[in-house]
Amino acid sequence: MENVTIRMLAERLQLSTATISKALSNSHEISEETKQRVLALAAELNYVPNPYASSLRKKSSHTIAVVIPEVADSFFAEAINGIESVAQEKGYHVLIYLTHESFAKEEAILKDFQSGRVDGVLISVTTETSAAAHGLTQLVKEIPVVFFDRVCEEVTAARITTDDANAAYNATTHLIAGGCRNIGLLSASRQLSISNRRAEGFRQALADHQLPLTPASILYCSNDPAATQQLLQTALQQNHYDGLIATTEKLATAVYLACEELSLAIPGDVQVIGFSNLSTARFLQPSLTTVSQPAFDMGHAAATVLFKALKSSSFPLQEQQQVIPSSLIIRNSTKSGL
Amino acid sequence: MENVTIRMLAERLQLSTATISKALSNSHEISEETKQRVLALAAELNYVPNPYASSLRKKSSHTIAVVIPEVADSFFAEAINGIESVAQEKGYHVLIYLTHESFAKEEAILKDFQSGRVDGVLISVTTETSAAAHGLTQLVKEIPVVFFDRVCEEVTAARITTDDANAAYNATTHLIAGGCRNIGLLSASRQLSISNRRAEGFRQALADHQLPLTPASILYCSNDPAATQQLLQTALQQNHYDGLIATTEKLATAVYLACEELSLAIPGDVQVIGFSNLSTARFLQPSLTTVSQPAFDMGHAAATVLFKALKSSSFPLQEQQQVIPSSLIIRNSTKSGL
DNA sequence: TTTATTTACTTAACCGATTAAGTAACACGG
DNA sequence: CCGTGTTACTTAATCGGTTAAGTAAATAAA
Repeated sequence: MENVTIRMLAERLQLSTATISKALSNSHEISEETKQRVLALAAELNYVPNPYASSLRKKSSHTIAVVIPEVADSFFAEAINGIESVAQEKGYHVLIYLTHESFAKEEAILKDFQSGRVDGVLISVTTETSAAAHGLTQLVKEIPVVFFDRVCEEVTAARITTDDANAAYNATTHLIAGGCRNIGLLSASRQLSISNRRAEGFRQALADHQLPLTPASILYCSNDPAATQQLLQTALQQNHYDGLIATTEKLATAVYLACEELSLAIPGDVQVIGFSNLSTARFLQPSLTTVSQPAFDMGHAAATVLFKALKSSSFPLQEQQQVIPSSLIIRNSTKSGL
Repeated sequence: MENVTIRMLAERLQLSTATISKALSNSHEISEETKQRVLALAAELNYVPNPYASSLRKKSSHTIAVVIPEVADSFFAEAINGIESVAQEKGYHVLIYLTHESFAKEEAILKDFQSGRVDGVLISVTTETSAAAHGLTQLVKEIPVVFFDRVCEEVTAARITTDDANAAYNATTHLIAGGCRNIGLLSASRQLSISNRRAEGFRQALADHQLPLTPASILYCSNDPAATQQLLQTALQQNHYDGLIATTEKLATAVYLACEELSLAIPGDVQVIGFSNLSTARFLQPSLTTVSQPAFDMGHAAATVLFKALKSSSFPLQEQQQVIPSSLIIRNSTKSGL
C-alpha cells in the first residue's frame, strides 16, 4: 500500500490539493463542511503528512539539535530530559549529536546545520573548543543557538549556566572550614569557560583565606580515563592533598578509584567534593558531598529560551543570559566545619 | 546571504543543475574536469546540500529514531552511546524520543514514523506496552525496526536482548548460596517480556532449590518513585526479606533508600542485587552486586543490524535475534557462598 | 440595480535536489 | 561511409506539501 498523500485525498474528494492542505491547517478560507470531510477521510486513510515536503517548502524543520560531549553522564542525561520535555510539548523533534569531546567532530556537526536541517541548536561545547571556533561563530549568525552549561564565551549567544565561580568558591570554603590546607582542583579543560570560572572561584577562596596557590593546586585532566587515573595517582602521592574538588562527574568517580588504589581514606586523608548529579551520590562510600547542578532545569530553560526565539524572530535571543544556581550538598566525604 | 543551492552553482558554472548534482555524487557521467570545477566552487561557496530536498526526492532520510522510556538511566544512556557510535560512522542522524513509560506517548511517536521521517527505528518499549501494540505491529510492516532490551514479543522483529532468565536465575542462585531463603524480586512491569523472563529465571531458581514462591515473592513496582518507595517500605516491613533482586537501576537505588529509612543493614539484614550499569556501583555503601548489562554493546549491535537492513533490503532483519550475555558482578551487598 | 466584498475554492509556481529520458559531438569498427 | 557506442552533458518531470494569485458565485453595500 502506497503512502497516503495530499493528492490522494484530493482525488477522492474531488478537490484540489491546495484545498486539502488548507483544510488540514484549519485555514479560514475553507468551509467548515469541507474541513470535516477532509479530516474524516484523512483519519480513515491514516494520512500522515510528509515532514520533509513541508520542511522543504516552509524552510523550517520543526526539529532542534542537541550537541553535547557525551550522554553517559547524569548531568547531560538530565539536561536532555529537560530539553525533551519542552520539545515534546511544542511538538518538536530532537536530534542528538555526541562530540565525545572532539572539537573536529563538533565543527563537522555544526557545519551540517547550515543545511537547514534544524531550526535551532542547544549546545554544550567540548573541552577543546576555543575562541577560534569558526563553526560556532558562523552558526549563531544563521540560526538560533543556545549554550547551556559549557558556553563559548567569545561567541555572542544565549547562555544558560550555573554559578560556577560561586559554587567553586563555596566548595573550596567548605573544605577550608573542614580543615583542608592543601586543596587540589581537578579541572577538565584549560580553555573551557566553566572550568576557568570554577578555577577562578577556587583561587579567590584560597586567596580570601590566605592559602597559597601552587602549580599543583590545579590539575588538568584529559578526556582519557586511563591517563586521568595515572595522573591522579601520581599527583596524590606527590602532593598529599587533604582536599580535592572534582569538577566533573567522571573525575569524582576517578578520585574514589584513585583513593581506593592508594588506600587513602575519605574524608580522613582526603576530603572530596564532586560536581555531580549522580542520584547515587548519597549512597556512595562515603556519601559524596556534591555541587549539585540543576541539570533538568538548565535543559528546560535552554529549550524554553530557544523556542521563544523560534516563535518570534524579534525575541532578543542573544541577550538571554540565565544563571541557575547550583547547591552544595554536604555529605560524608567532607568534614563539616567545627 | 542566501543559502547556496545547486542552482546557484549551476548558474555560476554555466551548467545544468543535473550536472552539478551528478558531479557532487561523483557520477561517471561527468567528466573529471567538471567534477573538479564543481567541487571547487562548492567548497568556495560553502555549499551544504539541503537534506530535506534530498529526502523528499529519494524517499530516505538518512535518519534513524531511538525510542526509549528515559535517558537518565545509565543503561539507556550507554545504549545511546553504542547506537550513536554506529550512526555517526555511517553518517546517519539520530532522533531521540522519550516515552516516559507512557504507552500512549509511544503510540503517538510511532504513528509519526509512518510519515517517512526516519529510515529505521530502534526501540525499547514502555512498561505498559502490551500485545495490543497496534502502532508497533503497523510499524514493522513499513520500516526496519529493531527492539533492544525491552522487546515486544508479540511483534515479529529483530531483537537484541540479554540473557534475562539466566541472569535472574544466577542472581537468585547467588543469593541462595549466600544463605537467603526469603527472596523478593522487584519487577517493573507485569507485561514487559524482559520482566517476565527475569521472573521466570527467578522462579526456576527457587524451584530448583526447593524454595517456595509466594505472592510476596514478586513485587510489582510502578513508575512513580514515591509510590514505589512506599510499596517497598511496606513490603520490607511485612515480609522480612533476606534477599532482594532489583530488576532496574531505579529500583536498586530505591532499595538502598528504603533500607536506610528502615535501618536495615545490607547485606546483614537484606542482601541486594541490582540489574544496573551504574559506574558507581562499586563505590556504593555497600558496593552493589550487579547484573551488569552490556548496554553499549547492545546499542551497538542493534544499530549494526539496523544498518545492515537499511543497506540491503534483502537482509532478513526480522530473523535477527541476538542475546548478549550479562555478567554477575559480585560485590559487598551480597554474601559470597560459604 | 450596480458595484464592492466576501466566501470557497482552483491553478500553478515553488522549495532544492534527483533522475529518467533525451541529445549533440565524437570515436570506432566494419 | 554508415551504424553503433560512448562521453558529457541538458531537459524536464518528480518527490509532497505550501502559498501567492486568480476566479466564480454569493452576499452586502451604494
